[in-house]
Amino acid sequence: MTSTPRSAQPPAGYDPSAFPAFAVTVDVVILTMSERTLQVLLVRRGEAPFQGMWAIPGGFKRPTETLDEAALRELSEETGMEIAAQLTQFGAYGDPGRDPRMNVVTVAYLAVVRDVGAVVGGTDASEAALMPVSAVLNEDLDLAFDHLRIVRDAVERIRVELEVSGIATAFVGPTFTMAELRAVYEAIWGVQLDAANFRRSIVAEDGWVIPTGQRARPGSAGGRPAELYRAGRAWDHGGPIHRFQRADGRK
Amino acid sequence: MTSTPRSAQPPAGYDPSAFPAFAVTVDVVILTMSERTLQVLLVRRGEAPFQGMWAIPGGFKRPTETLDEAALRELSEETGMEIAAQLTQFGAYGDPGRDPRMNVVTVAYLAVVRDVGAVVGGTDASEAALMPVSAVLNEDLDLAFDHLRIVRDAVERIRVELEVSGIATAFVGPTFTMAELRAVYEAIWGVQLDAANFRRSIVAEDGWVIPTGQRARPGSAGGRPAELYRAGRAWDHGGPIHRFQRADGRK
DNA sequence: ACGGTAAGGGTCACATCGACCAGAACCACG
DNA sequence: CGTGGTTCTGGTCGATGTGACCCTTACCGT
Repeated sequence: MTSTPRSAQPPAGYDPSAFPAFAVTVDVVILTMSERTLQVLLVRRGEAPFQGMWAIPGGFKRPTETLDEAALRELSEETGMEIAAQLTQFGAYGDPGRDPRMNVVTVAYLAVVRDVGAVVGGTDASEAALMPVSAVLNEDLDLAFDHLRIVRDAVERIRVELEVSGIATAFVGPTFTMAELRAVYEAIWGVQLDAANFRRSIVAEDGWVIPTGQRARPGSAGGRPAELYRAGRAWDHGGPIHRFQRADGRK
Repeated sequence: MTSTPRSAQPPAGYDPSAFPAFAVTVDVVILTMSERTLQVLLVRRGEAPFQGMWAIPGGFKRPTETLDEAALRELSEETGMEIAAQLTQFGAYGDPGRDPRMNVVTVAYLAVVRDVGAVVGGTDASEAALMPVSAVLNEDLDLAFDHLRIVRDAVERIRVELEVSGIATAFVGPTFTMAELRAVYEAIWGVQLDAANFRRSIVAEDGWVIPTGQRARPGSAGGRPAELYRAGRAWDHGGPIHRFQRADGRK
């Protein structure tokens, strides 16, 4: 912060060049659900360093924009989405040497979008693709810079966010079934939730979801048609679904 | 970050000076409990801008250190504490114009310490003091830069952290009574907790606190002497004390 | 000795949660 | 057209945890 530079030698008149200069970038971890799996949007780097490797999208912050605006710009450049939807800052990374070229501090954002499948590739030359988060965490593919760590932190964040906020609805469409919403929790937490109990918990918290009165067509496997809901007001304090079962060692 | 600078004109050879330079600082919101009240450590600025105003301590990040190291350095410069104790990053701030001199992005850390009262002033020339957090939030005193916002975010963070981690023990001494620990929760959340139920919840989660077998001397008001505990292993997932009473409108 | 005060421990009603079961509503076969 | 399979919805029940309240214990001051 710009607060008192204590231990300052001869401050007096401010000489910005007297302080170490950094490049500041904004990186966005874009998460989405595809095929019942949590996926992350990656781009293939066109230039050195780490040329040809996968990385999360990002870019330099401009002096005239806020960090949030920079993140939103990156998101829309990459996916074409304008909606501010879910875009939350979750960390800053500035280890020395994390960028071999210069001193770079990056501020990382987490974006939750629904189905960017079609949008991917709408960007310019660079190659972009959705990758299963599990592949990244298992290090089946290497990411540029310290992006593995950033994705790891993002995933940990979304796991917590899922419990304390209503972010789950950002993964699904404007209308959705209970099964779709439940799949979000199951995929991100890696658990199995009882359909009946899940449903009860969700509808009990009134205002969370709003029944539309319509029904979804069952899949080819058959089954009773599910009711369609749309997201209610944002979840503020504490969602109704909890991560850890009480089946643990709590006395 | 530092990922593909898309929309790059003629990248090819990297020219760092082609990208906007920022100063990067680290600010630390140092919280402590004093007189049953949550307090924040502030320093009075010696130079322009905002000369004479209160601010949270901070300073420029050096290219050779990580952000965490810079925060730890600032903390120890200010309080003399070496312990990494509780020092967590919680946000980055980079609005244009937040520092009138130049483009500055700051990374904010939250530190929880116990009783820095004596230490304050051990630093160099600058004036430092503990202020009640409520005074800052009520804007009874103005803070430099966007430090009001930063403190606000820090307080919101500590409120959440208190519920999901074992950070409460960082506020109290190496040994403490249940009443002291309970006072932390009550001050930070602004609630009243039942002493008996609180005690049960804490000791039920085994490993959270460890009885020392010793007893504290009662205050001058009398009363049964309280047992002394020390902190157990760090709380990992979900503390035993919850913020909102179920007495709300949950159907 | 006695009242005041605070900590520790018990009890009980009640809400919640997870496991399980049953019915409803659809599909795909034969 | 009927039958079995599948999925969603709703019900029940026992276990568990929580909050409110009371009582006992153990110290202080006078």
